Amino acid sequence: MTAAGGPVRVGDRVPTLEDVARVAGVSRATVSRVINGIRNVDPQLHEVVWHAVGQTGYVPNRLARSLVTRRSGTVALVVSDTESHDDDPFMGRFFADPYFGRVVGGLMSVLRTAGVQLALQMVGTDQQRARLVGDLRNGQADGVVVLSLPAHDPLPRMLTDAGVPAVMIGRPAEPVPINYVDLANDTGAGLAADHLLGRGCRLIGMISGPADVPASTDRISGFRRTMARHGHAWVPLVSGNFTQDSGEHAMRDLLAAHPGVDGVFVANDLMALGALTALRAAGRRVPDDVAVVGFDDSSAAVAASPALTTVRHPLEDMAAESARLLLGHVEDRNLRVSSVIYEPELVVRQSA
Amino acid sequence: MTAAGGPVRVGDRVPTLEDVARVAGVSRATVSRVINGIRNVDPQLHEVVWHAVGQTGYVPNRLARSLVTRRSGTVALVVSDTESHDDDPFMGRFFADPYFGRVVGGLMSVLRTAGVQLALQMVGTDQQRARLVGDLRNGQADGVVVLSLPAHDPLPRMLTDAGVPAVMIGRPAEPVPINYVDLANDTGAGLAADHLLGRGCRLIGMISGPADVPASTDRISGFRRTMARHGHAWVPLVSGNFTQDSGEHAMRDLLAAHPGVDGVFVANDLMALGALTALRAAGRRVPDDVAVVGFDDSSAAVAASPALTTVRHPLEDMAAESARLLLGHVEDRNLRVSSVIYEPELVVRQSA
DNA sequence: ACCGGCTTGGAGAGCGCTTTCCGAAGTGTC
DNA sequence: GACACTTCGGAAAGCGCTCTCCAAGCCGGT
Repeated sequence: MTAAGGPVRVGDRVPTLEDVARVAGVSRATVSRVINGIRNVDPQLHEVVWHAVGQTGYVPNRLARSLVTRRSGTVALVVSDTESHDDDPFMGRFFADPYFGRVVGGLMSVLRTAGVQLALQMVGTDQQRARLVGDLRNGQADGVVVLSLPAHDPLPRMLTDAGVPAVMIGRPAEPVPINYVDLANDTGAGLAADHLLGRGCRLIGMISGPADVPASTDRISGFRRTMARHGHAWVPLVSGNFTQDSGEHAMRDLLAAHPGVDGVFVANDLMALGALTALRAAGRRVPDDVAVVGFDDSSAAVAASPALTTVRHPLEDMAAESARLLLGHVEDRNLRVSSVIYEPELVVRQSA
Repeated sequence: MTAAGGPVRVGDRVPTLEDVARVAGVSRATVSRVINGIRNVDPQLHEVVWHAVGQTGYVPNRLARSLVTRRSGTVALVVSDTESHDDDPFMGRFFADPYFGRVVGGLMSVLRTAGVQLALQMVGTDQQRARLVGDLRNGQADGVVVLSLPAHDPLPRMLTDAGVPAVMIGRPAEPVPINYVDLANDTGAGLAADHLLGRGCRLIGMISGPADVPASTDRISGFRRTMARHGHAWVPLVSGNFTQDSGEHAMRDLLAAHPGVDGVFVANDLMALGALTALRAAGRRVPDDVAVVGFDDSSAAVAASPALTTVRHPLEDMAAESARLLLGHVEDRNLRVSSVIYEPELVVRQSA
């Protein structure tokens, strides 16, 4: 044991466990035990070791630790890269979309307290997918949260086959035994339909998202089902791609095809914003001439004028739940596959 | 060399370099050389090895590799966690703010092509800071991009002292020899002042951000300077905290104190949105009664109605440049410290 | 005194990889 | 045909850590 005192330098190297052991006058094993809080260490030695840690400024090397423990203390967030061609028409939009940030915020709220890091991964090609799964099997991350994948992406199946703890946000397009957290999109769309019908709209259209993502198809089918139940066997539908521009275009098209439309359900708030712009340009007042209901209750909904009546999508909560679910499966590898479905609710503001 | 053929299983283990070597009938060293594209390997062996890689489904273990190469192929994105108390009043907002997403998008556009991963880190306490620097020194990440730090955060200095490659987005509040990429915030604010003055506004106010972040103070000083140069030695100023709500409040206050205000420069688009709401509530028409200029040119600017005249903040480009700068410094440790300043430009829309 | 059972700390193997060092071939020159 | 010189592949030493052994010490019971 060295005299209590100032910092101990070990050259310009980063101090290692070995250095701490030398300073404390014990073996590496003992230092390791102390650091990891394993019992069976004499309280006095315990103190000596911690003191040496302080003196040397030792920080455990996570890489080395992970190599042997097979635990990295990291989870990966995987986002799809398929739609991003060359210089990023899609990607820029995807990250800037509040969707991404809300998910990250929700995940971090849980991971942070668990001392787990988040690593961002973009996956597009088969090679990248194989690489990702390989990295995961190698223990680079303890688990993975999968976000926003195109419909027939083989990744979910690959992950389950590899036995990697995984959770999807939004259900997989094809039935795969994978954990997921989702919103009852169909119910939410039904809420919108009910509200529009309830306020007396006669000709109600819908602006949907792309046809190949489950969240989008569920909103379509839920909307249609409820409309049909109220005698509207058919509803005018135009599809966009969840961007503001596409919403504006879609609304213009809808207006052109059905000038008498007096209510519209738009499958997300961003497109609803675009729809609002198109309606204003066409001289229609909202909600007097045309009532508009959005989806997501994102920050855009309150920013809009008139403020959007919309379906609340508790994305942060869902992301947080995904993180918890994932952490559970990391802890206990043979927990059974489960899914959590959130119920949406209608937030009535001014647009409908 | 085994016969050409199907996959080779190695039990339920993940295949290692050793397995590949055995299958290929060579030594680990040779496989390593082939994988890493080091010359001096007989082309024929080369082929045999790659074939074995394919058969075994081998994916190099990055952890093990990093441990010896001292290169992780990862950069960390550090965001401040100081303002987040318990259950996240701040954090949720921060991540949902387009600012965060735009930065991530910009970073990824560069990192992705370089095959570098991004790991998210939140830092609030001294302990977390020390841990982060330690992890970095241990080679957990090759470098770090620092985002949105409170004014007197010691992190920048700690990073330079530790000799860790680092780039800040937004200049440090105190002079620290650290790389950074920033926007000429003062010039941008001057642009806004010029525009407002140019369209004939007589009583021009400003809604600023918090007083302790450089981006905010620079906008204030730039605005004041230009106003003073045109004979307005003093301008009414109310501060917010960059959120939509705070902008609404600030605008109300400004209106109450100076009912005759006919122009206002708001230090970011989100607050400008709030200001628009307050103005509408007060019965003022924009831009006829009050002209509004925002800052950022975020998606909120086009979403607003009337669409915001604003100062373009090329955040994606800046983030991409940060990534490039960082990668350069990772490559060559003794590149000299440098900074890149982007020039903003005014985007004229309807609000002014 | 002796022995079984307990606690405690050290020695050392090994996680999967890179890389230095060397010896064994292959190539050219006089 | 002997020599230096080059090219190539293998053996083995680590990178920093954890964790399984195992030995040493200590207790009370006989």
